Amino acid sequence: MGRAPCCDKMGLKRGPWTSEEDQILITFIHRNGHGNWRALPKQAGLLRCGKSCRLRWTNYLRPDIKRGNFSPEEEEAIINLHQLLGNRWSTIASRLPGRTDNEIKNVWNTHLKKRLLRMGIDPATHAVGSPASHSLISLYNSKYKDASLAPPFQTQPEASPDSPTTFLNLSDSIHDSQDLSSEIFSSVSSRDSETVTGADSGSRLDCIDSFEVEVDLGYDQKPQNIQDENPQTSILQNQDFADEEGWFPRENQDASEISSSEITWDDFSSMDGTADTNPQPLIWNMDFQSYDDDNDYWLNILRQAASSPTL
DNA sequence: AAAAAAGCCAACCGCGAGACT
DNA sequence: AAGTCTCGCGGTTGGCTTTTT
Repeated sequence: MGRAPCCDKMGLKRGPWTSEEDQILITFIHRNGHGNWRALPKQAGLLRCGKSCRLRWTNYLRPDIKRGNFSPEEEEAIINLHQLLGNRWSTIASRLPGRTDNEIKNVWNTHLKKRLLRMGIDPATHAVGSPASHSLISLYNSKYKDASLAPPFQTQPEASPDSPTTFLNLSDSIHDSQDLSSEIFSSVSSRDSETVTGADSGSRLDCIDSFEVEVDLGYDQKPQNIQDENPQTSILQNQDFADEEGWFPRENQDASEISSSEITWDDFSSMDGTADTNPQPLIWNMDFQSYDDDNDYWLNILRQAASSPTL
């Protein structure tokens, strides 16, 4: 096992490829394939090293490459995959059709990593530190600071008829598990279906201006199958649940009313088989309406915040 | 309007691993 | 068995573009 000698740079061109070079490479590969990259440039008449040709082809000229910006879904997938796989860009790319490892690496380094950092999330470990969790609480508080309506952020929200919609009760949701399957909301309370609006208040959440989440708890309904409702529906897990009478320990819930067999578990949970345990039974439906493109992303962040052990 | 800073991304570099001789 | 070759990967760079001052 030895190292390949560095290709002879004498007389070989470097730097950006011209359209003429691209065309030569495309034409040659279409006619002959690329069995031997080292020999290819000479055969094709290109003054490039084989490595450069291979890179140009795999990262740019390949016909199956998807150009253009990454969709929010793709970005979320990258974040989730990076959490599972780390900097294994080629493996991540293999799960994102049409995207190259180089492209994904660039997107991560220029956008996604910074976004997570702004959230107080360590991009290397994806651990949610207290800054992010606190930011979410700040967000909650800022929503109500001028309305004089907000119950203070509390660990066990009341469900009194007079209380307004409450926000994600993050502090009640902290637990130690690092398992992906537990990266879910622990508790949500609401009197009814309402829209919760979060606004930027100078916190670490400044990468978006605002977001809206509709929380539909459907007090009068039995828990329903998530898949029937909305593919984006999240799974809730908690020891407690509420109805108009207040909060109840989860064990009081009739298990027969809970359907978990067809829960749509997020893609990431099955990516590497580490989270293929049965999801916790559904207690409530929670519908997230896509008011903006960041919604899915925020949904994921909130999930992770709910699993933070550091709040 | 100009300069500086920041962002972006294609391309390069060096290394490890497997195939080949 | 050992040396050589090729490929693919992840990290880094450099130059162009955009934004900010």
